[in-house]
Amino acid sequence: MSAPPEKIPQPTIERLSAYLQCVRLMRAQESATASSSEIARRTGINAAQLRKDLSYFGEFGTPGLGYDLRALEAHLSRIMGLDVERDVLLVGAGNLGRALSSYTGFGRRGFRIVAAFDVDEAKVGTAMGPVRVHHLRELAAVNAELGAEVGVVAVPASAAQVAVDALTAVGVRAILNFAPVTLAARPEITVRNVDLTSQMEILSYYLRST
Amino acid sequence: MSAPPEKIPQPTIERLSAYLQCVRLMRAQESATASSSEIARRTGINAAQLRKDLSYFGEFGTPGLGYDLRALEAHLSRIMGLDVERDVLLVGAGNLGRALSSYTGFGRRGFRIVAAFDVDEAKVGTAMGPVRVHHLRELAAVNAELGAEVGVVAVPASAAQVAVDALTAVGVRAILNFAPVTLAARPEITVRNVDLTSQMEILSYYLRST
DNA sequence: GTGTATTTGTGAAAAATTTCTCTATCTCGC
DNA sequence: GCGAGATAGAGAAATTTTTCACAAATACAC
Repeated sequence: MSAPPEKIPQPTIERLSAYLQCVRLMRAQESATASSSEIARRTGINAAQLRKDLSYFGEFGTPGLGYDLRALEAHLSRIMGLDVERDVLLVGAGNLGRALSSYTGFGRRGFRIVAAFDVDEAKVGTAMGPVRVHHLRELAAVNAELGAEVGVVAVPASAAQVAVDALTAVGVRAILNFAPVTLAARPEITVRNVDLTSQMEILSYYLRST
Repeated sequence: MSAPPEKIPQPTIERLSAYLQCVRLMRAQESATASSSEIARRTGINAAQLRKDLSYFGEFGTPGLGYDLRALEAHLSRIMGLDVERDVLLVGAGNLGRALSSYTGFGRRGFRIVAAFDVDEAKVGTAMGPVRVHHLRELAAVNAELGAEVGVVAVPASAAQVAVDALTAVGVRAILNFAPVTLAARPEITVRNVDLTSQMEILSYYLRST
């Protein structure tokens, strides 16, 4: 019943988040149920795809009616592991780190930035959003108490691998990397890259044939 | 010769940017040539994949030797349309918008933020990074002169569709969207979503079975 | 020059993912 | 309750993407 996930396609996981976002929005707009085709229309994802994606985890819909949005949100949240709060360590107190530490979107979804780190002594001790900046060398000591398992890397490319190594050494298992480099990490560590320059370059490709 | 691209797989385009990043790095490290397997090792992408990806656009390697990194960088840059400077319009002067306007990574790759916009009168007229913040209603007037074709949306979800509509109305053809919503746009407009919360949720999925 | 070791480019095979299609199921109005 | 209409779930087909494997081409040592 609680869907023991076998082998779930990677693209499916990435879409689940989009479904969840859509479901939250529709709920906020006072809808109680929605059909797969309605969610498909709103997310731009094929309806059969949505049904197949969900079917990996169980049966959540009702023929003739569609999906109960409240229940679907709960299911998706549980599937994604969003039913627990996650503490997050932020490495990098530059412009991007500052923006991320003030970003309320994370907190609203159960991700709480609990500490920030940098190697720049001038930044150590300053406040950044709701947290104080520690020196990176204090990472182990700080996380010994916190036990956070999620890290965000918002440092220059040249410092990113050091940051990743430091995070993984203190027990972090999942990392969101904003540095424009391919990082090395043990296979059991999940790293997701959010490379803004790369995204721009991809956009550029679609503009090229001007 | 200049590789008339037929039908290029979407995943290929996204990898090209990774190859380019790797090539730039190796060049900075004084390498002159590299084999597909060396680039593969560094990017974590399969060597056959790399060769196949490149083969869509031409023949850039030398059997027995590998790829000349200088030439490959030039080819990849041209393929991605990075051989021209692009002006970028930024909508949203909040924390994220501020961080993006100060981000030097874009400029280094030929993306120049030329104007910023917001609907908050308190922000209009202030400086943000190298540009001044205009009211969103001035978008048409400002871009009539600039003619920018790339937009960045860094506004709350509730304002994102308005921002996109405004941008597309003034001729923008490619948009980098940071708002956590699925946006509607004509099919000839390229929209790439960089949804930080979604990325966190995907990370969360891989942490769930704790 | 010649021979051996590399490495590319690519057709074919394999794997993964998406889409189609249809059946069983459920809703809802009457 | 009954029947018409709607929709989920899922096997099968289609499509897309990745990987394999090898011939052809080149480099480089001697």
